[in-house]
Amino acid sequence: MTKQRKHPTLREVAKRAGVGTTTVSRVVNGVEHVEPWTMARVERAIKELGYLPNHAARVLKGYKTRTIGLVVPSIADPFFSSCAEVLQGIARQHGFLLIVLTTHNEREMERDAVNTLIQHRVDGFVIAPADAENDELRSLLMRVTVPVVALDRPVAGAVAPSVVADNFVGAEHATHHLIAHGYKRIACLTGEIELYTIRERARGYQAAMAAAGLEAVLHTTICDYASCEKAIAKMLKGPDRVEAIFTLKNSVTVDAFEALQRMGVRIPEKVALIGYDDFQLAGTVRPAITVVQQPIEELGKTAAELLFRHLKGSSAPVIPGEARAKQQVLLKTSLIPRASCGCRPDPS
Amino acid sequence: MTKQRKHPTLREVAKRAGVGTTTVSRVVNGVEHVEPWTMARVERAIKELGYLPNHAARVLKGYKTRTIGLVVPSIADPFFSSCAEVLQGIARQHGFLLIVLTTHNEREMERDAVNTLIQHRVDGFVIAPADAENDELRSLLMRVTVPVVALDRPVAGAVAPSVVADNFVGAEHATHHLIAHGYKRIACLTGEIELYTIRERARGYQAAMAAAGLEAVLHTTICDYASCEKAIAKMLKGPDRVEAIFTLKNSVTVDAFEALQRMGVRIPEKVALIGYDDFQLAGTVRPAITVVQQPIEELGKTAAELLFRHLKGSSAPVIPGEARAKQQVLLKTSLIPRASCGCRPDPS
DNA sequence: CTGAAAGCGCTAACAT
DNA sequence: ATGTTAGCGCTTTCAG
Repeated sequence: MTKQRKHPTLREVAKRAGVGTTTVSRVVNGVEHVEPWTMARVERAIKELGYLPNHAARVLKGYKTRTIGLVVPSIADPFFSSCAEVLQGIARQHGFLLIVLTTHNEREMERDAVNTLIQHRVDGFVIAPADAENDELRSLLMRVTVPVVALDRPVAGAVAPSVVADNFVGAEHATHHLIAHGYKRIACLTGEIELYTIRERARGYQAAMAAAGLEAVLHTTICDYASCEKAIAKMLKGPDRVEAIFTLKNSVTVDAFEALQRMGVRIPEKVALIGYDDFQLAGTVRPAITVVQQPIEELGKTAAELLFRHLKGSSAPVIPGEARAKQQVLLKTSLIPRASCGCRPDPS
Repeated sequence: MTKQRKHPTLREVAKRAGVGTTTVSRVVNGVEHVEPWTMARVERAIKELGYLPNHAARVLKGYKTRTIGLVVPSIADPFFSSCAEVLQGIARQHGFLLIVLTTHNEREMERDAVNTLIQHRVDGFVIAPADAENDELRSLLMRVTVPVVALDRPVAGAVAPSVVADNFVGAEHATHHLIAHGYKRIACLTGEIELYTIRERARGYQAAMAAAGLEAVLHTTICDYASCEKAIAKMLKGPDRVEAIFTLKNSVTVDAFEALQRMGVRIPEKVALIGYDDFQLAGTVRPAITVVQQPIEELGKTAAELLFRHLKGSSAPVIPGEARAKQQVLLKTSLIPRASCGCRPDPS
C-alpha cells in the first residue's frame, strides 16, 4: 500500500507517456502544436500520477509567483478581515494567492513582514502601515520593485499609492451633526492616538469644534472599559457637564454605551452619542447608535484593483520607489443617523 | 538614479565579496567554518546589495517552503478570522507563512484550494471542510503527503486529525437549561442546516427535547431577517405558543432578538432566548443574551499546535492518508448565562 | 577553511 | 509536431 512519497515530476510524466518533457510542458501550459493523440496520452499520464507542476521550479524559471501579500495590524479585526476577504476574492479571480502577515502595529514586525514578502518574491502587496512617518519602512518600500498599495493609512512621501477613508471629514461631519443638534459641550473619546486614522479623526473633531467656536474636550487615553467609564463619570458631573460624546473607535463606542447604560444615563436625552465605525448591533441596541460608517468593502476592493492594475500594467519593466504612480484615493464615509445622537425619538 | 531592477543573486554577492558561492551560502545559513574576516566581507556585500535569498531556489533544492495553508469558508467571518489570527501568530513563531484560501462552502472551490496548496508545496494546512461526507475531498486528502488538520468540522473516515467544538453537547446543554427554567414549548431556529456544525447542534437540541419528553419544533430555513420574523410571528400566536427560542447561529440570534424587540415581545418574560455563539454585544444589549460560547481561540490554537507537532515530528518520511494519526480533539463549549434565558431579573 | 560543480523541476530556445 | 538541452538561484558533496 505504499503511496508515492514524492511528488511526481514532469519528467516522470514524460517517461510514462513516452514523450519528451517539452511536450508535457506544452500540454500542461495549454500551448498548441500538440497532436490530439499525444495530448491524450500525456493527460492520462498526468492524471494517473496525480501530477501537479512544481511551483518553485516555475518561479525559478522566471515565472511570476502569482502570489500577493497583505500586511495588516490584525486579521481578527473585522475591518481588516473584511478587507482581507475582498482582497482574497479578487486575487483568486486573477489566479493569485494571498499571504497574510500581521504586525500588531509594531515597526519591527512590519519590517520583517515586508522582507519576508520580498524574499518570497510576491508579485505585489497591500499594506496598512503602522506609522506613516516610518523612514525605515519608506526606504524599504522604495527599494521594492513590485507594486505596493497602502491601505487605510498612507505612507508619507507618496512612496506608494494609497487607498484611505476620509477620516478627517468623517469626524468633522459627525461633530457638525452633534453641533447642529444644539449640543455645545461635546467630548471626544479615544485611544491609540498614535495611529494615523485616529489622529485624523481627532483633527476633524477639533476642526469642527473650532469652526463653531466651541471648546474641544479630547480624551486620548481610553484603553479599556474602566478608563472609559471613569472618564465619562467625570465628564458628567460639575457645571461643565458634557452633553454629547463622540467616540473615535469601535471598542470605545461600545464601552461608552455600556458605561452610560450602567450608570443609568439616558441616551440621547442626557448625553448624545456618535461612534466612529459601524458595527453589527449598532442598529439593534436601544437606542440605536448613530455612527460614521466606513466604506470597508470599497477600500479593500479599490486597493485590490489598484494593485492588479499595476500588476497587469507592469509587464513592462517595473519602476521602483518614487517614480511609481502617486495615486492617492480618498474614500467618503457616511453618517448613519440613528437614535443615539437625538435624531429620532426612540422608535417603538 | 537607476536602481537595480532585479534581485541580486548569491553569485553576485560572491563576486562582489571576492569569494565562492559556497562561502556566501554558508554565511547566509549561519554555518561555521568561515574565517571571521571572510565573513565580514561577505556580510558587507550582502548588505550593500540588499541581498535576500531566493525562496523558490531554496525550495527547489529540497528546502521546506515554511508555508502553511488555511482553507476556510470565509475570512470575514469573526469565527474564522479569529482562528486565522491565532494560526498566523503561531506560524510566525515557527518562521512559517500563512496562505489563506476561502471556499464559501463550495466543494469546487475547496478542491481548487487544496490543489493550489499542494502545487505550492505548502508544508501542511488547516482546513474547515464544507462537507464531512465529501468523497472527493477525502480521497484528495488521502493522497496529500503533508500534515493536514481539520478545523471546526471533521472529515469522515478519519482522513485527518480534527479539532472541533462539541456542538452536540453545547446545544443539548443549552436546551436543558431552557427546560430547567420550566419552558415546555421550545423552538429551535436556524439556517444552513447542511453544515456539520449546525446539524450537530440541531441533533443536540432534539436529543435534549426528546429526553425531556418534549416535542421538538425545528425551523431550519431561516436565512434572513424577514424569514426569521415571519417564523417567530407565527410561533407566537395560537394555543401552541412558544415559550422559548434557541437559535443555532449568530445571525439568526441577532435577527430573532431584533424581531422580538420590534414586535414588542418582552424577553424573557414572554419568550426566552438562547443563542449559539457569543458575539460582541451579547452582554451589552438589554436583556443581555445568554449564549453558548465556543472556545474559538483554543480551537485555532489546538489546530495550529497539532499541525506543527506533525510538521516537526515528520522530519521522518511522511505517512499519507489512512496511516496518519487519527487524533480527534473535541473541545468543550460553555454556556454563558445572562438575562435572556430568564436566569436573572434584568439587572439595573 | 574555501571553491568547483552537480542538479533540484521546469520552460524555452533550438534542433529535428 | 516533438525532442534535446541549457540554465533559473541555490545548497551540497567532494576536492583542494
